[in-house]
Amino acid sequence: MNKRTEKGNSLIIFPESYVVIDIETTGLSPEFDSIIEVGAIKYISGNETGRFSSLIQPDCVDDDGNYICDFIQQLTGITNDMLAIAPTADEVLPKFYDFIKDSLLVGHNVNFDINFLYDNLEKHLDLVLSNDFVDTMRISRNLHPEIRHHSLSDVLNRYKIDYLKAHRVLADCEMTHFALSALQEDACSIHGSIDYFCEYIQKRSKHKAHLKAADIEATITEINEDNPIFGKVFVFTGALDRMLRKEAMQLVVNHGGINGDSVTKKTNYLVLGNNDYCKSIKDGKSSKQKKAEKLKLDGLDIEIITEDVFYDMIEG
DNA sequence: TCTCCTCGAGATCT
DNA sequence: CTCGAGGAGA
Repeated sequence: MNKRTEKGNSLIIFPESYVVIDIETTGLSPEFDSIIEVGAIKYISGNETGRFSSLIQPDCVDDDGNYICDFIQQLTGITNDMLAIAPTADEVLPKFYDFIKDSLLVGHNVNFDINFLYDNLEKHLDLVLSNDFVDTMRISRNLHPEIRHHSLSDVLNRYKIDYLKAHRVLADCEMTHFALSALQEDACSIHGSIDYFCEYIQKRSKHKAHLKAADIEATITEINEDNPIFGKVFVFTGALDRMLRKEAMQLVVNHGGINGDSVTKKTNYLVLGNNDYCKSIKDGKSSKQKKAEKLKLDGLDIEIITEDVFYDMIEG
C-alpha cells in the first residue's frame, strides 16, 4: 500500500487564491477504482481566472465490458459511450498537473480527491502531488461542531445555495467555491474575523486537550459531611467501566470530595480503571499506580482502590 | 504545564 | 480521515 509520503498538509484557512478540484471515479477505493473525470477551477484574489476539465478513460473494463456500473452512470450522468472516446489518464493528468502547478488546492472532503490523484499521478507519470490543501468539510465541522452532517449538499443547504447539476466536476468545483465563501462569511459573523476563527480553533484544540480536575464544580448544594468521601482527594487512572472519568469526578465533588490531576502527597485515594487499551503499560501498572504504591510504603494516608470500591464509598 | 501517542466513534467521497 | 478522550513522560 502506498504511504503517500510527499502528500501536502491539510490547512484550516480561508485563502484568497487557490484551485478548487473535484474528480468523479468508478468507486470509493483509490486502490481498486479509477478516475473517470477530473476538474479544476483557478481563483486569484477571489476571481476566476481559468478552468480545466476532462473525462478520463479507465485502463480496464469490468466483466460485462463496461467502464462504469449503473450506479455511477446514474450518479454522474457519465456514460460508457462517453468514456469509450475519452482520452486516457496518461494524456489528461499531465495537463491537469500543469494547470494546478503548486497552487493551494480546495475541495470538499478533499482527501478523497487528493488520494486518488496522488496515486494516479505517481503510477502513470511518476509525478508527486505535494500541494497543501483546504478541506471545506473540515472547516464546516470546526465551525459548527454541534451539527452532525457536513456533506457538500448539507453545507450548501445551510447557506441557502442551490445545488444544481451535481456530480459533474466543474459544477461541484463551483459549488465548493461557493461553500468556501459562505463558510468564510459565517466564520466572520460568528467570530468577528477570520483570524479570530483560526485562533479559536487553535485554542479549543489545546484547551480541550486535557480535562482539568479543578474545572469540575459541584452541581448540588447540600453535601453530607459524614460520608467517607468528604474532604478526601481522589485521583483516577485508566478508563472506568461504568462511566466516563468526568462523570466519576462529578460524583466526587458532589459528595464533598476533591479531584486531583496526579498522585501527590495530598492524594487519599487512587481509583483503578482499565489500562488494557494502553500498549505503553506493559506490567499492568500505570505511572500513577506505581507512585501511589511508593507513597503508601512511605506511610502516607493513601489507598489504592478498585472502581467497584469507589462506587461502594459513594453509595455508603 | 506542555507535547506526543493511541484508540474508538462518526462521517464523507464515487 | 478527523476529532475527542485519555495517558505517558519530560
